[in-house]
Amino acid sequence: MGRRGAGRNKCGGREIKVEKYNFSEIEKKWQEKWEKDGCFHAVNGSDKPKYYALIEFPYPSGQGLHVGHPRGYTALDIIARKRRMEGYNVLYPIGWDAFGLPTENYAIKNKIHPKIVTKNNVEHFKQQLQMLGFSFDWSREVNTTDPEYYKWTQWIFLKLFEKGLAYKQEMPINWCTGCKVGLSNEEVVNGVCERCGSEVVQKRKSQWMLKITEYAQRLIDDLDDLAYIEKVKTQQRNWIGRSEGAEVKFELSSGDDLIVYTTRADTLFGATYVVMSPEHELVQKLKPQIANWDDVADYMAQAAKKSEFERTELAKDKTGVQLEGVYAVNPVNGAKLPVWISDYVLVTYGTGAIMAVPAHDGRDWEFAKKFGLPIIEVVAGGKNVQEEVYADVAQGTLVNSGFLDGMSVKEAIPAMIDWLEKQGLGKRKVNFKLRDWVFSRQRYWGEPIPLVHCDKCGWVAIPESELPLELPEMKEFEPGENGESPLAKAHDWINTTCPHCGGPAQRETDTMPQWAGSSWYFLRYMDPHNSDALASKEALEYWSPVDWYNGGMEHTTLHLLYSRFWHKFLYDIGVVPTKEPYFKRTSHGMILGENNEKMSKSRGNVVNPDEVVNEFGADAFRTYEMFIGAFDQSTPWSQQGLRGCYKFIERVWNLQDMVTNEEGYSEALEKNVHKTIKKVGEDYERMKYNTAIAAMMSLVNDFYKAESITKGEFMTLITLLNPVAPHMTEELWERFGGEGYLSLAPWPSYDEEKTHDDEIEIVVQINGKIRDKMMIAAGLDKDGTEKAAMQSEKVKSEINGKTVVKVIAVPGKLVNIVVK
RNA sequence: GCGGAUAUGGCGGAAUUGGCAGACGCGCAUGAUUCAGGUUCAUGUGAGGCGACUCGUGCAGGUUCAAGUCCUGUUAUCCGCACCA
Repeated sequence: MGRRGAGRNKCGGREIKVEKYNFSEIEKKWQEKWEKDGCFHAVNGSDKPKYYALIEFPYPSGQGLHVGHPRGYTALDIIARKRRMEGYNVLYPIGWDAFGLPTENYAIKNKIHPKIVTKNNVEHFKQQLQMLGFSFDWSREVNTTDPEYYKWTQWIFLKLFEKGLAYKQEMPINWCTGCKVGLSNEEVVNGVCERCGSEVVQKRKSQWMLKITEYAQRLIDDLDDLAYIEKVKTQQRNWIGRSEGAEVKFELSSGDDLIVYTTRADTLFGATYVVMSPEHELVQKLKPQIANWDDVADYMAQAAKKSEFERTELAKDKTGVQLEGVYAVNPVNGAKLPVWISDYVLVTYGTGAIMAVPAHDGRDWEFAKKFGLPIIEVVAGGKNVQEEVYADVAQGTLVNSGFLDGMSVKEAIPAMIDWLEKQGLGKRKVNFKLRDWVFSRQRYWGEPIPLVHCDKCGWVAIPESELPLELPEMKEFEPGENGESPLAKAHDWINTTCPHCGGPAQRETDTMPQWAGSSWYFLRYMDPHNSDALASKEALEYWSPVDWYNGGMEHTTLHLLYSRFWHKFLYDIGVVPTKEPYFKRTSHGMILGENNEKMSKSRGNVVNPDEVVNEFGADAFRTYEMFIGAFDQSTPWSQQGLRGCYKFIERVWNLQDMVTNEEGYSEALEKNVHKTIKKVGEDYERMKYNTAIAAMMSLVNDFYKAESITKGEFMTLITLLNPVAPHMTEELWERFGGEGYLSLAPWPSYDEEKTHDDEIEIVVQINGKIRDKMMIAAGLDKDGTEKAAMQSEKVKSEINGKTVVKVIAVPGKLVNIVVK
């Protein structure tokens, strides 16, 4: 507390009788009362309609809460609180997504077990969240690192394995040549190891994969029925990236078939070379025919050093090598085309090989220009293709293309594919950008994968009765040598017997990625203490789906897609009752530092929530978080802006002196109150929190202009404000004799009639310029509005001597008179 | 390079469907209250002009009686990325 306003006893001319607003005392009082009475506990099996509001559970980092966290939490707290006031049985839960790399690295560095680190971080986070007064149901808290929780994460994995959706495949990992360990993408900075600075190369390792691609089409189709914000749907669709095209067979001089994928089959006559990715299996096979093998091998080695991320980042300048002594035959005209390898072609997409049509593809064009390859125009309509690529598919006519000549691109694509199919030279093919999910991590702090490897039986699931398979106790958490998991060193744990044949077997030492636990946590909240199932059938039936899920834009592709995939799988095997986990999904913008840059320790612009709450209180903090700007946009923090919100909270507190005993609304303020109820309610629903608060500020300003306000007016104001500033409003409710908890009191209603004014101001324009404003009766029709405008003296003098060409009257808005 | 967004006073931002640009807050100015002020209250505050007025939503065009909003082009910034053929 302290010096802010200490000693003040006057408020302008008006003396303030009420004592100074003591937020620290009042906030603590209500937080304790709410928890003691279980005000925010959701009830399973209630007759009330349910409402499930969800926020992305935090990763309890050592840095503690960031001012960005409470933005989304407050937003959905407002919705959860409003729903309770509207009579819903609300579930608004919280938990900890606690497995992960930072904890593990901290544990390695400080020789503390990650379990302890996690416990400390969770405690700190919990205390920080609790001081902000969120209406979480703390009795349902979950933690992904709790064996009772990850038992079910492992159980879901076993089901995926059982249904053939988990498989092993060789995949590249980042390999630090200095530390001799595998690294995550995050630990690779500019191609070198973040810790030791050594070169990082790609090393192949057998990894567990999940077949998310099998769900690609459904993950696109089922978006149609969901209330996600449009840009999230767009990003999901683009990430999955469905494309319709064709696979075309090119015969090589070696006799091998090279299959390429193209979405522009119409341009086949314009292909002037073909390109394989450096990893394409045919490259090795062609070795005997390749005259310049040394150059080729060299290029392949260079490409192997780069991660895919780097390849794309450094892709401005195209590189490649021709396979000398090899050529490909264009199936449509027999032309002999040179064969190249280049890392702009990815082995992971399509067939790992393309036909290059430089005239009509920007990347091919650049490559052709650099290496002096021919450019043949087959779609007319652009400029000279030697000077500029022409890739417009909406216009253009096929030329130099035999039977396609004269067709549009739209006609030519299916015509060419039909022809290829008839000749047996190609076929229609749908491709997705989406790739299968690499599910293995060579790390300690994750869920153990509950499989064993038996020389006789192969990979075998452990029996469900042995779940959870707990992490072995270890003292060293460093990654193992040769890119192995730290668990490879836990020899006692690894060696076991095969559940199938009883022979000797070894446990899988890789663990699951952090995404695993967060792919289903919202289900556990429905029935968090169930030891027989991830949640009971009844609980799943009652609470599914999540009604409103809010989180960061950075999770709109990976986490959101992974959890939708798992949910669809669980639906398929009859575990959950809905096809989709979340009905509505929204995203909030980032909160930046005062200097408009991302908040970070190194930039020194971090705002500590504890300090904010100590100085201004949770209510002012919450109010500012919502008032700071448009919810879905990133916006800089401002200490001054925060002070403005603190002032608003205090102004509401000081209104106490002005409140009379009268119930109901006074004639002077009635319309204003009704309008505000409508505006605030609607704005909360649309996540326009900043304008909702602005409307309440305006109402408070009007209250101050009045001599006094009725108790009815005051109680309505604090009810509207309660979801944003729950502590102070709850205190005021009690002081003025409100019944029970304000947090559970009914949401105010308004009379639509009373939100309309009797008289409104309209604007009179002449040739689009404002010339006059006037008050007219509300509800006046077009003719009446026009007549009223014509009465204006200003208008009369302005149009005097001119010809009125046209008059546009918009009832309730304006009249525009066009004169000549 | 691809995908997604954003651009409005000194600052954060507002403006259902095209219809008074700048609500609300900050900051600033003036005045009042106060022993005092990092307090509170009141009034004012886009720019230019004495003024009637004129100009003004990244930039350049266009559509319209009317454009921050719609269309075409363009620039800058931010986020994501797997050069997606």
